[in-house]
Amino acid sequence: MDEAEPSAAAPLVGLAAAILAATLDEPRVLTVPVAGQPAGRGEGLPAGPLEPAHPTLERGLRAWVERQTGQSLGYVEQLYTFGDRDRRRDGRDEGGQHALSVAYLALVREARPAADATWQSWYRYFPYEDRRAGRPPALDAVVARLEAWAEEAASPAEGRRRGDRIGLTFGAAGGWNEERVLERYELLFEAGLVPEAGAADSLAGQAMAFDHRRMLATALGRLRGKIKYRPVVFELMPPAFTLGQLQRVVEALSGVLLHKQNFRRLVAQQGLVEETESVTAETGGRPARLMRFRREVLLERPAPGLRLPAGRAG
Amino acid sequence: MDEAEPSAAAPLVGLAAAILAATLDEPRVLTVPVAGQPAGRGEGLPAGPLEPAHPTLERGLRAWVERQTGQSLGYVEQLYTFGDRDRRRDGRDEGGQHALSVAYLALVREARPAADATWQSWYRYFPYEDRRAGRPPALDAVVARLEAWAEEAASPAEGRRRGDRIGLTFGAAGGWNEERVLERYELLFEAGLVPEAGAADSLAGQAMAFDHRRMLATALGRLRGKIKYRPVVFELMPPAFTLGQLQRVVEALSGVLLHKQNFRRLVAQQGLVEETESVTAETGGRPARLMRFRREVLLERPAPGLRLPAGRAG
DNA sequence: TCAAAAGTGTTATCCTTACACCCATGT
DNA sequence: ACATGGGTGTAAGGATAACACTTTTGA
Repeated sequence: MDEAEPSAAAPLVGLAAAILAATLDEPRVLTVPVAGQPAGRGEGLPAGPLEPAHPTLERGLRAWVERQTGQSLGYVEQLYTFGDRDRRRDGRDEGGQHALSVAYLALVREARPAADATWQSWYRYFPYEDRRAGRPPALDAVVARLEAWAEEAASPAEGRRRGDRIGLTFGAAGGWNEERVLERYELLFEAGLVPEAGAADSLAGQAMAFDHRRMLATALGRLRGKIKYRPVVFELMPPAFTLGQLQRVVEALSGVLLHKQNFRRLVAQQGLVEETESVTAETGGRPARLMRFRREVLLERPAPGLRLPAGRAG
Repeated sequence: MDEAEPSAAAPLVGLAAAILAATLDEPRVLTVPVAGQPAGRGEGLPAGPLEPAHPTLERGLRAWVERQTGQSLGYVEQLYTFGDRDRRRDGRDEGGQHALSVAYLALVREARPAADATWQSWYRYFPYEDRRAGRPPALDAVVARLEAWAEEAASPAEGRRRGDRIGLTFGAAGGWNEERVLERYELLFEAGLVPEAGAADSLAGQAMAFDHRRMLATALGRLRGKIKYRPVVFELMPPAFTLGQLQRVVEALSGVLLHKQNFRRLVAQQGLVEETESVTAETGGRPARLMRFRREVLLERPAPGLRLPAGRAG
């Protein structure tokens, strides 16, 4: 990297965290109130500027999160650096100054809200991403609007491109790919269907401050992909859990239902978990054996994860 | 993101690009000379500071690359933002000022060097990553040194952890995983076996300026992973090519040899390519049919790529 | 005629998927 | 008794990996 003197227009660098958890079969994200935003956009991710006192980016992030929410972070992973100048298009002119934001994904075990931070379901912000109860009702309306947007393209070629993207991301062709959360959000953004892009209603989900919903979409997509080849789900689980609980968490994250028998077999024969001696007698039915994550799997398998068995019924 | 006033210690933000190509069966990276570095570290990636005139990060990157190398970029993807303050540990004290660098991966079709930029083989910087001619000779010496480093750990527990990491990344357990380029480099760095970390020799590969070799390792790992589920190889190929050429490029990128027959079948039945009418009569043997990338595959398959058939012989 | 690379066919094996069924507990 | 969730077995189908073999050119 070439050396640069700090100039009057040195960029502002922010740190933001999508902190995810799963409790009571519902996937959650930790949000904080954000002042000075347009109506309906007062929710945001924990965030703050990078300061000289921060030894590293990640340590700075942990400091901000702890200060704003009281939550201490375990697993943390860098997601993406958002840096377009027009991030600020909704705010005042910065006179050519850049505003970067380095976004992180964090996975935590427990949901204990602190200060004025609150846990919210992911699907508050992305209602069309939850297919556990079948095709979500919001989806048809959303796709219809997208298709209208494709119709009104300037050229037929552009219209075809838009149509292709809609089919690809919203599943007309080749089925639903649960990982394409960001692509779906960006399509909605481009089509002007989200409040962040000027839409009047929240049909396509609750808005967030700044570009925080884009960050959250990036985080969900990354996590949905990653559970398939890294045992990151266990960062969200208690030390001991039943296979049923594990399945419901994976379903909550991915937004699709899985085939029960195959899920169990997969988990078992991959060596991802091992039995404990105890069982639990929870809600109805036969008591279930409690399992724990088998840490050794990291040394045995090149890509230990939960390839989703794609099944329909429970 | 919270608002921050630009302070005296506003961070410096740099942009850097790992520009990759594949010519003559050799994977290449575009490098530029870097002045003011310690001996043996005068090679670097095209890079420059983010400037107020740059509309976006990516546009800034393209501008710097074009100015420094004359190369215009096609496919560009953000890799990672490196931001530890101690990036500068080899240089002077910055008085608490951060120096971030946003690294990008770029794939280009042709290798036409310009100015004082030069194309170099990847394996100049990571000799142990090339297994096309069998186990590379450098590898044994490198692993031996790593194991000595594990021996001299402060505690037995730490020694075991180090041993596990060596086995995992360098393939004692579960075979060689060609994607773990960064993990291998970081292990070598921690063990002090690379010049960037103070080593006297270049047994583990040619050093680079700043943390550019870490960026390059990130890029190679990402590309090696991505060819398996996205048709990015074709960004490196000419418009028409033979299946043999395609295979040799994939082998060059991944550093392992593939099973010929299965590779061809895979490429064909995945619908990744289609025949053209022409054939080519190149170096020895029967003339081969020229193929081209089938763009429609993007609409048909959820994850079109080249899962490597893992074969030994050609 | 032989080397070298292109290209085709076949088979054994493993993994995925789907279906059917039994088990243990609370009400 | 029966609803509910836990848990096991097995068979069909498709993808993968390994093998052997033919074709077409240039030297």
